[in-house]
Amino acid sequence: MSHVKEIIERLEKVFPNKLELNFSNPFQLLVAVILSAQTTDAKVNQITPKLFERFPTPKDLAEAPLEEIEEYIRSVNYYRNKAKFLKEASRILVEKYGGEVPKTIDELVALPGIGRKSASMILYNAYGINEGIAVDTHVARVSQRLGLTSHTDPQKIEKDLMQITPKEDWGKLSNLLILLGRYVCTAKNPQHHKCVLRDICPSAV
DNA sequence: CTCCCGATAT
DNA sequence: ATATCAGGAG
Repeated sequence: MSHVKEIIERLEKVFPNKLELNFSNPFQLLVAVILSAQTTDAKVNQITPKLFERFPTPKDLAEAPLEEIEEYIRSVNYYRNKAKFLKEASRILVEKYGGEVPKTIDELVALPGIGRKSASMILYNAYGINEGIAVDTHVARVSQRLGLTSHTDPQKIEKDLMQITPKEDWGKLSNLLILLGRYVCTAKNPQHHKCVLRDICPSAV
């Protein structure tokens, strides 16, 4: 009854298996993901070019005054918290990981501003590591509508998805469900007519 | 469960 | 003016 494989195959034909966040190395992805909390990827992409240019390395962010970081990210919400997260996370990257982004969920989650969703997202999209499934608001909603879970708690949803999905597809599944949720299976008016899963979706009319 | 907190669409 | 967007920390 686990038609996840079928779901992935169909989604792969219409969506790319990647984030819409712009980044060119693991550190940039980590920064972008911290900024993307409760914020659209499009908004984050508006400010990251100048941010990455001014602060190319963790060392640059770690040494920057909080106020200067805030200037560069002021147009995203929660910018004060996020500025602190960026500076402190960068400091830890420098002091504990030699300026590299760590490759386990536990190490990533220990960084300020990085929760389980962000950690899974970074691991897969920076390194291709499938250690968890990033469950954001899109993945949660779409999974419920598809009948892949009956839970609302992201942790429980992730557990359900992990059990019905081959481990090598965890990151891919998350990326694809996010795009489906963003463009087709929207929160308010789901576009059933343009959904490639409508014939196997319990929620489609 | 409360706080963080701006831009854009309606 | 108000809804929507869409995580993490304390």
